[in-house]
Amino acid sequence: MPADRLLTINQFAKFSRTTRDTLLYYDKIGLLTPVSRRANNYRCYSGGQLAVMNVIRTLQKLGMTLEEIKNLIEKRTPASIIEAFTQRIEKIDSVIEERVNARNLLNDLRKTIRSALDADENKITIQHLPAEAIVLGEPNDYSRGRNDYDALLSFYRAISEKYPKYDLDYPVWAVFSEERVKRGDWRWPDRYYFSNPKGHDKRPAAMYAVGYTRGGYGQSDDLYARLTDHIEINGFEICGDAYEEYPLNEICTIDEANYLMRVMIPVREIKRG
Amino acid sequence: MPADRLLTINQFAKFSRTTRDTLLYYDKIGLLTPVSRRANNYRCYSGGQLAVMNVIRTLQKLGMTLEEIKNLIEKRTPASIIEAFTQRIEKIDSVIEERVNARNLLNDLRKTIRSALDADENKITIQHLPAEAIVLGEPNDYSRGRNDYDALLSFYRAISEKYPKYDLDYPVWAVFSEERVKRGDWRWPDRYYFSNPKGHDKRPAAMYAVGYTRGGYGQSDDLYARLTDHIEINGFEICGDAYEEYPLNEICTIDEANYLMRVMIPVREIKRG
DNA sequence: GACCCTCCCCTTAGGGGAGGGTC
DNA sequence: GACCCTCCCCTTAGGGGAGGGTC
Repeated sequence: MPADRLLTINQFAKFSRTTRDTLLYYDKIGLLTPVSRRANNYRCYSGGQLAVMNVIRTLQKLGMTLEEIKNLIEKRTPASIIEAFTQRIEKIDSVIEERVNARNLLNDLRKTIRSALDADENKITIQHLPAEAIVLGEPNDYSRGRNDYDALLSFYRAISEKYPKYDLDYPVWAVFSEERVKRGDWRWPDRYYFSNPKGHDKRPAAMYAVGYTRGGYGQSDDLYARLTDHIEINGFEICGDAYEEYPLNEICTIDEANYLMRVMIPVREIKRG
Repeated sequence: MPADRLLTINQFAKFSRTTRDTLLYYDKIGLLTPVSRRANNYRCYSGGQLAVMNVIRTLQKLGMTLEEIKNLIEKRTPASIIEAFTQRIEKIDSVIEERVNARNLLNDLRKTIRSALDADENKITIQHLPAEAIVLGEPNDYSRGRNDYDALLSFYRAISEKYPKYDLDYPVWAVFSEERVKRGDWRWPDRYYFSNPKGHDKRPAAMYAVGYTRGGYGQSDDLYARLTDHIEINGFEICGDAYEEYPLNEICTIDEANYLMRVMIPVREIKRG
């Protein structure tokens, strides 16, 4: 960089590839004050200050606030800069991880919606489904006046303890125990779960009776009835917990009546003597 | 999710895992207005509004502003959400790329500073250096009153055209042509360059005379004199352009006098008949 | 006419009060 | 005493004027 000539604010802005407004602001907060003022009060910047602008821009690009930059450059030494950079790298790594998580969430949500649009809503099928990784909550506690709000809260709390880095913004689905499904009692779910490849639990690989219906959360009685009928008529019996998911839910649907629910009930053929 | 019961603002905040302040703000901007007010003017939220909070939180996590969210959820359909998510994924990808670039820049700057702290400043060595990828600018134009500020600006402009995605915040180094070095003329550099693995140009692999000195930009006369002396005394001759870098510069050093410059001049042994 | 100056208002997503009524 | 209400001020990094002097 060159010998010291004095530059006006607009010249300095041009050579440091920034704007006049930015320089006014930096002057105001004391981050970069012109070396002097002329008699007419015009700001005078020196060529050497271009280097300082370089530092500021670089540090800002690295994600520091102007406050941090101000504190850092006032006493910068090779050692302090190395330390600050090392901390920065850690912060950036966690930001990157966060963004990658958001990307995955977007992708998963999109995939779910797309699959729902392709679903044949009216047909009940019996098919083999592979195992799927899920994040499964503990059995819900409805004792002593606790309601499903509380159950959901407990679920969120437990998961964020068990999976400290887990992204809680996945939609919540419900499990109904084999015994409750057989009794025809689906007032409230037995457990909640997230459908997520990072989960340590599994929805087991098995034959499932799979059916769909439109309607809001909990409007599943009719579908369960149709499913159990279908299972019986075709010579199957229920042999495990039911999984209830909402591929179309509040994320993409305003009217509850248009939510799309999918229920999966594991079944096996009844051996005839 | 559960049947509709009315919740106070604090209850709703608890079940939707947010704060009362946030709800007040969402009400104010019309993003989420309570379903009703009691006679005493207290806000009443419905259970179904928990789902809306879920959507808002999810979309916000995906990097949308509240304004965008408001526009999106007012008319959300599976199709519009898929489209919005697809756009979001692209944006997130570019944010991730930006953060990865920042991380690389941090790492490279840190490495340079560390290497400088290990350098033996007083010794001139003749050693083989491997080729290094660089981003090399065009020859500088100093005609018609142009100065080194202008040259630097042209360099930045040319590089951002030639490498549209290149990160311009790397420090700028200088090349002095073989001919100028031999003449002992190092007023202004012939070209600028960035030291960066993504560059399409190269500092060639060769034997180099390498020396260091302390001092600000351009304070290199003494070092060049020492280098050319050393080259001659040891039976070598200059055979290419000189590369001048500042491993310790304004980024980590306040006082110009403490900048550390490294000059590399390619040499070959003089065959003695 | 182009350049410089000093106010002053505006933006995001809330957080943190103060001052006063309500369960 | 805990909960609710409505103002009002504050934060980042500048951008966009208005109104008035200067090269």
